[in-house]
Amino acid sequence: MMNNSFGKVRVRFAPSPTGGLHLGGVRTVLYNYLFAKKHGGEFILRIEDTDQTRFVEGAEQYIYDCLNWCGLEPDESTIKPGEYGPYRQSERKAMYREYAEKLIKDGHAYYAFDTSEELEQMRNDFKTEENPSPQYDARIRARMKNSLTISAEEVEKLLQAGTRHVIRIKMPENEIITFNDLIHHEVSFESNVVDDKVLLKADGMPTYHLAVVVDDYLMKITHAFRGEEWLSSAPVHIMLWKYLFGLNKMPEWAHLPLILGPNGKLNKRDGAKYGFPVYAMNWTDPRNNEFTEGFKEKGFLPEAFINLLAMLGWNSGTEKEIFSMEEMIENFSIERVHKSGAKFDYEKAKWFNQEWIKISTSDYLFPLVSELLKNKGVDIHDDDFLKKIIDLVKERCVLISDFYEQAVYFFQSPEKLDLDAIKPKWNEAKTSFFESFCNNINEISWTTAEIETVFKNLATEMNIKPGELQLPMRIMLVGGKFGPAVFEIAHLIGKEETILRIKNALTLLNS
RNA sequence: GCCGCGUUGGUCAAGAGGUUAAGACGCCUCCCUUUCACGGAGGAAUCACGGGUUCGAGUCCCGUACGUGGUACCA
Repeated sequence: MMNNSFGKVRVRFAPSPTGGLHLGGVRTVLYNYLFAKKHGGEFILRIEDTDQTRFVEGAEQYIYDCLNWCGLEPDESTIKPGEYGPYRQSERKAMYREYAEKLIKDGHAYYAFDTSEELEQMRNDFKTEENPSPQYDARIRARMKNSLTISAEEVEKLLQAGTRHVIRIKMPENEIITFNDLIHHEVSFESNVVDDKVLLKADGMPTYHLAVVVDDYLMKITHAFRGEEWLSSAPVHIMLWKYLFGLNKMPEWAHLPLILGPNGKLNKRDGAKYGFPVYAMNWTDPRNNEFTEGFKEKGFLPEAFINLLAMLGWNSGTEKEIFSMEEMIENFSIERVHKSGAKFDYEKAKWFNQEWIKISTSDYLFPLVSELLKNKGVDIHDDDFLKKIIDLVKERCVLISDFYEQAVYFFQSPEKLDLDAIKPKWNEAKTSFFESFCNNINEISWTTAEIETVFKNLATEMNIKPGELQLPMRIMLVGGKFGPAVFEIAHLIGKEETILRIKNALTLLNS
């Protein structure tokens, strides 16, 4: 599949700037990117903004932000033009008409003057029980108003008059259209069931069908990867390639399996419903202020996000699951991408994140945790101290946001103490133990080992099992039943603070 | 409805005719730890169903069922 007749590998991701970038979109980018990098090729970002009615302010910038966060930077794009620009389809408008006209000249396309009302009428008139959605196909086109049914003079007249019209492809009859897909292998369609898709819209903009083919050709794309939702329209693209540039110039296709939600197709509603993010980053639709949560803000590391996406539909064939970008590039192969859709499992996604937090250094995690704590009003006076804390608690964090709960008590007294956990077994002896303990630790040198020794000696002396005292001590210092070793915590928060927290807890317990 | 694509445990999946059908997540049991987490040991699938082909099929073929995508002057 290293099709070197194409020369340098060039792939593209071509999103429409209409809203958030979801899991499936990012994974499409990822596979494109991995493939390009693996083969020393280039990854191009092309903005498919041919539908002006769906333009959304900020959506294009948002895509760049997401790709940037994910570490999937395009080699060529609207903000980093190469020699195949422009990279925004609306700016290439003039090019498409030329190709559409060429198709007409060669008899592979035609002008259609039907109004949307007429089309609706047609769909209604020809609707039957067996065929609820009639297509503009060989049978129907003969009964519609187009350059195939009206005279050349009349067509010319209509065009001169500036009559609104579209250009449609003329699909061949009784042909089997077959092509090879890198993932699905041979796929074929009967040309009769494919309708005469609009190629050039009345506003002069191309539809996706014309635009992909023309741009992939002009941008020298060698491998075209896209979601499986495009598979059904592939025959249109194949025909356009055949008519316009020749099948031998056509890129290799790969239709990526879909990522599914808990019940069927994954959509942004699933996220809200099941409590997991669907977009790469937070997105608020400027049209209606609808908010959709992103993986970044949820507390995912980009490494983990990319990693989990890679494994959703691809497998190296080994037992390895944690891959860095470099490792993915090295191991990726499009043949090992699965055919079937994969259901997204948030539990597994979180596991990937936890694994990545575990293997990340405190230096790497520091800015993220630092920002988190600062936003929550925690005063970080000492960076090295925070880094030490990060190393101590990171294996307890699944999301970056967990660092707040896991680390905050190192900086301030816990707001709430889970006294219910110790109250039932609380007694006078324990109170006096902790009172004595506060006195005893006053004079010692403040090391973890020393604190523990004093604690245990006193317990033995007072004939209480140290184990029965450790949980109370933990609750006093941390607030709850979690966190690293208690004596380590005491050591880190300091003698004064330790005594203060114990005494506070004591008054609460005895009131 | 029609067309396309798909179908190995709850989920992600390995498996390219002959294996006791890997592994991971989640779940459960136990060990470690008198916290939580980490770590460690263990438990739970006959491969959607039905026919073939074959000495032998999860692996090949055909049906059926189910899922999913398309069926727009949206991408």
